[in-house]
Amino acid sequence: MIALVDCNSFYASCEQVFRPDLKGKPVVVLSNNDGCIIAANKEAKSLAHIPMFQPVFKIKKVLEQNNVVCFSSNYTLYSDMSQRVMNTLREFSPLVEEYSIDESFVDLSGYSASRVQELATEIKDRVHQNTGIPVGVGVAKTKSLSKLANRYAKKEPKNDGVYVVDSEEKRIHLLKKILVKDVWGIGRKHAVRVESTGAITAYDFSKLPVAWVRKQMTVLGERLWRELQGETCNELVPLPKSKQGIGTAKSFGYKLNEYGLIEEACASYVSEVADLLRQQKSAAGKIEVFLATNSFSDTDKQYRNKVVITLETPSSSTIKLTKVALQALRKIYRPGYRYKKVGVNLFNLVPDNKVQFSLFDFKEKIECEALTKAIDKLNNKYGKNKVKVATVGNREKQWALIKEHRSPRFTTQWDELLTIGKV
DNA sequence: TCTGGGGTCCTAGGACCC
DNA sequence: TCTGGGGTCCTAGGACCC
Repeated sequence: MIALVDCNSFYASCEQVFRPDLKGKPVVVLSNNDGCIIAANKEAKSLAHIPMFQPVFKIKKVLEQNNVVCFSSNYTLYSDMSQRVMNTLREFSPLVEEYSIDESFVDLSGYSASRVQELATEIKDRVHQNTGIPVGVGVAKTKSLSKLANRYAKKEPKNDGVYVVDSEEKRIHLLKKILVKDVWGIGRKHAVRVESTGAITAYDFSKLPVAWVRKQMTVLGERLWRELQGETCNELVPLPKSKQGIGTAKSFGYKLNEYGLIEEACASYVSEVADLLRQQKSAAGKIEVFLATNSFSDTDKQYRNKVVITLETPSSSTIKLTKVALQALRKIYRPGYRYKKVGVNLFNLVPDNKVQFSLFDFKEKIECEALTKAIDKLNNKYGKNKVKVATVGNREKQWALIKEHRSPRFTTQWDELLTIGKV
């Protein structure tokens, strides 16, 4: 059996752990630039007109009228809380697949069938006790079924956040309770196609001819169809897959046309992704830089372009990667536009220790590596980004994301620790 | 004024090779 | 009349996920 453990409105819950005064009050978390809503607790959801991914400016009034508490996203806090949740899950099983920041598949095959029902409740309670985060638990034979079980666990109040599919009757019952459009793996487009056959529930979908499913929804649809019957097609993958690419692309807090500022943002993103690259002990063979205006604007002149540069030798050095990225940026920058976003992606990742060098590159690598190491060391000691490549500059305020409502990074920064009583 | 960001997987089609 | 067939690699686009 496989359990799918999913945190309830995770980002909002993280904020509430450190703000017990907000218990029972509506809370939402905003995306980068405080642009739109990416998480809402159940109190906020129950207020009408707070759909997810709504731009904040469109519903500002509703938020104010209902005294909804808004937080800017604080990923440092959320990733740390996520790790605490995952560590608790590992107390139950050695095989845990971290599917996303707020959910995991947990292999329960080591437990007897009769124990699973009470075990599921135990998981829910212990995560809450250890971390303060409420979770839902769905258990079934396959990943797809446990995902549906989890949904049903939360949707139906009498389940109290836990649903275990341990019989054929319960499997059928579950499938009949879930609508086609709510099935994991059926998105908007496929839902329309499936519904056009007259199917309404997941059960109806599971009764469609497999050949039709295969033709309309590719092999992914077929796997899903089989998993709903109880046949395993997606194995649990306990280790994080090493990433195929690392990238970042963020909107500026303001529209920019000054090349120097865009350059700063670009260089800063390079150092961000290069850090991640070194953490996973890889080097990148290709780097892509792209630049875009605001595609939502009806009045701004539109421009977007990208360029990919292949490095002679894969590299993980911030200095080398910055140099190449800025060459790329120079190629696509055109004056006269109001730019909204710049992005950097690293591809063709190879293990750091398998890189082949020409003699010339080798000399350069040794030099860059020593310098990069020294910088990493200083930053570890004195704080992130204290030492950086000169291009990054210090005008971050003029381009960086707007984060008006960020909460303190309670668990990862000494100077932002939660204090109790007067200091 | 203000509209997220980071991913995965699959398929089809083109270029190229023998 | 009839114009190979299989393989690889790459890219773009679609669909979905959190």
